[in-house]
Amino acid sequence: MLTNERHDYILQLLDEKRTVKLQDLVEKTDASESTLRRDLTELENMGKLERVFGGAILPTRNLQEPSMDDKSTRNLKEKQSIAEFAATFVQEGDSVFLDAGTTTLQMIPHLKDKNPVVVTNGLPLAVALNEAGITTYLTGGMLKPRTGAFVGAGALAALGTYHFDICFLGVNGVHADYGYTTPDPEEAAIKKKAASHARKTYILADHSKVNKVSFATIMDLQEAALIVDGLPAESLKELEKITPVKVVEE
Amino acid sequence: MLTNERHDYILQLLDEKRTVKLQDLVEKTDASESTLRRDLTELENMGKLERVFGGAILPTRNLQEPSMDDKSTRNLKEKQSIAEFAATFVQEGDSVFLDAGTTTLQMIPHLKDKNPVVVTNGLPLAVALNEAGITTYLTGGMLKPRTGAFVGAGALAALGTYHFDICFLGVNGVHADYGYTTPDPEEAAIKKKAASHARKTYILADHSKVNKVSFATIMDLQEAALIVDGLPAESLKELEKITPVKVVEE
DNA sequence: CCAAAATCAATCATAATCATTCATAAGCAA
DNA sequence: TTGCTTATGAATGATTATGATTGATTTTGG
Repeated sequence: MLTNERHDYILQLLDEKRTVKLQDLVEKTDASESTLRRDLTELENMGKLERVFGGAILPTRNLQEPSMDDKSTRNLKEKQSIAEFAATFVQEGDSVFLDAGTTTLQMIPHLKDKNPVVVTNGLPLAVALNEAGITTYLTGGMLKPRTGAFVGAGALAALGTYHFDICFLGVNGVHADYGYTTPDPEEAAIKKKAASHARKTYILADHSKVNKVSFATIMDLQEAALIVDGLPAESLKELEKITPVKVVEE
Repeated sequence: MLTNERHDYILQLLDEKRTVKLQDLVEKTDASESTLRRDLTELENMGKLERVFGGAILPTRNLQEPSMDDKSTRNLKEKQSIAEFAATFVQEGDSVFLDAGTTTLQMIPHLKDKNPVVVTNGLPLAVALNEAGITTYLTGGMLKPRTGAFVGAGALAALGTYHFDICFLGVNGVHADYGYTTPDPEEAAIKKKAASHARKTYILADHSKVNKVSFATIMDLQEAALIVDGLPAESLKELEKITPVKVVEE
């Protein structure tokens, strides 16, 4: 198992359980205690978790709030510029689908003056849309703890009753060989269904997600275009073989 | 069990029951008395609880949470006691519908230890349920900006797919002659449909809403029982002619 | 008020976890 | 291949958490 894979696995487990024990990780991965200790130390330095005796817990800061440490702030800036760029594709009065996720959340301030009708499956997005005075529909369904995304049969059924002019999705990874990936199969189903009901679909990803491989569900999203920020030219070329790519203007 | 998990567990238990016994903790966790004593000492030093002989209690300052705007704090005390009383009707593992509204919102802390599955059409309720770690479903539909309630065809259709053991609704007025009233016809439709899919329905109203007449939609909710706080005896008698009434125990 | 029972603080030995070091294995460029 | 870097796993002594024991303190029930 690759270092990055382990890191993703640890963070995913942490996201679900709020706390992980080192010994559990030793059992579930094939890595040694030393290696996993190093992983935890690194992830702590990145601010992704907080080590405690015997394992690690989610950092104390609020999950909803954008994080304040250096690295995440930099990510946030990128997400914001991607989101702002993505919003320029929305026309006056469009019906829009916004996937649950932090990047799509950042689009909301830039949608206000376009009088859109927005459908989302994200709880924090519904709150933000409501505050922004935008006409909001929510899919409903089962609420996934922590991520605040609605999934399951209810959400899928609700999606079937809508049709979108434009659809924005977040992903966990984009790879020239494997395509789009996202960790949760249920969220993947939502994304796929939303895309199938849209005239045009855009995938939002910052460069840290490009060519990243991890445990994830692969999504088939043929018609979609990718929106990314600055990329090495070679990565860009490879990606363009599988999908149209829009790069954020600086 | 990690130290942090125990601490969280203790605080959670304390939040629910307002008081914990050391011996109960010894039984429920696998930790020794010594360890749990140390936990309590630490948590006390952090100001999270107050030790007493045999266990611990909530610190005195936590008893009254500050919160919210004027409207939602109006009659807050009454709403809280009504909500707490209403929650006693919920059984372990029940499927529960919670109407959008400030009174039903107050029920959420009292539902935690009953492991319910909760369906709601209220955006603030979904947020609170999520934070409380309760399994949550949301109807979805169109979001009404002012109230944070989901209404319309989408919400009604989603409601049709659920069935509830117990259903709690808020109303705008209760009148011995006119029955239940609520200002918005769309919300009235939601309430009616939810009630029709429940084995048992309770209407929550504080005394300020009794015998109030206003421009409103009259709802026919034959099977429902009314939960109110202190009332003049004559009002109570009149109401009992049209519906079963439960009065909050002081 | 007294005595029994329960709870408590303090101490100590043990077990678990930790940081550090070092040697080996794996990846990679020349 | 060789030489270099990086990732890994095992071993070490240090640190921390834990559980049992002790005698002191508080509550309880006459």
